[in-house]
Amino acid sequence: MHSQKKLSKQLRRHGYRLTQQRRAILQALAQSHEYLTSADILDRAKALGFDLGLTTVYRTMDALADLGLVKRIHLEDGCHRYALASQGHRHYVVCPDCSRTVEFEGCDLGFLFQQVSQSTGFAIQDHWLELFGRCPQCQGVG
Amino acid sequence: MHSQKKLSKQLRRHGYRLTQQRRAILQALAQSHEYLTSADILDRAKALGFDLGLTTVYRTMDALADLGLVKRIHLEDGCHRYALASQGHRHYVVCPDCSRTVEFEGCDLGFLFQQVSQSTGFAIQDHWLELFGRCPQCQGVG
DNA sequence: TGTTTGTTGAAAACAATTTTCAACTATCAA
DNA sequence: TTGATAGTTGAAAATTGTTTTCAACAAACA
Ligand SMILES: [Mn+2]
Ligand SMILES: [Mn+2]
Ligand SMILES: [Zn+2]
Ligand SMILES: [Zn+2]
Repeated sequence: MHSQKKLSKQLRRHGYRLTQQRRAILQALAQSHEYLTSADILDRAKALGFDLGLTTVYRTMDALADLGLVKRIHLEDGCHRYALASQGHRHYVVCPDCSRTVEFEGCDLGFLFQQVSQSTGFAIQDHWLELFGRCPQCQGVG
Repeated sequence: MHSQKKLSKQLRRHGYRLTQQRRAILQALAQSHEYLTSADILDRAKALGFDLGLTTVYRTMDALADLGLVKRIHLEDGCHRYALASQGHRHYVVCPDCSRTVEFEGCDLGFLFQQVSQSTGFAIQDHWLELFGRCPQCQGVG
């Protein structure tokens, strides 16, 4: 888990200014272990006593995603959620009922990429792997 | 490749009426081997001499996707493209520059699903695996 | 403490998709 | 063949997530 201080330094290192709004967003993200929509992040940052707008949340999430400091997940309806990125390469299981999201690792697709690259001629640059399934709570098991 | 007749039967079998508009859409899809947006499908169906609206394309693609007769791919910006579903389980490589899409198979994630299911408690129902990379044409190799 | 230049946010614009609802038509029973 | 029935259509309006605009603002740095 990145500390807020480290994240701030990363922003500065890449030429971004450290504004009140960005502090607010980092603080809101740091306090939540769930994946949040931009609107969620706005709400939480405001609840923390900061004043900022939704536009700024979008812009900041773009910046943080570009730097790899947050992970963005893609939902069925096309909208996004974000959480601070943890170490290493991870993927996600998303509950279609409640959007609860859990990370997993240990997925090595390197061989697949090479194979696809060879058979299609496409120069593989990126990938999405997301699993969907009902979480324990929504199964009534939790 | 499903023939248009088979697709029509599938629709009827599931209680859908076989309208001119749906015929138009099936015909447009059958003629293209690319993944098309809803607007693309509308254009092609019209070019075939039919008259229909975009709303109907959306509704029809929903129905066809529910029946598994078309595959829907998810693009970075949240919009979708469709093509008639081919046999078996396939995934896609999408060119971020021109959206050209190629299928590939031979990716077995069953083991991964089981592992994730066990470690997270989520009941895996579905997954997205999409690779992104520049196509031969966009690489200037083509 | 000024100057520079990145940043902000309200409001408007966008784009894909969905909803509304009255007119229409495929289907089927008679 | 012909109604009756219930699914289907589409223009227009509404929604929704997100981006753009642009003038006011505020970090950062000398
Ligand atoms: Mn991976
Ligand atoms: Mn999608
Ligand atoms: Zn759930
Ligand atoms: Zn391309």
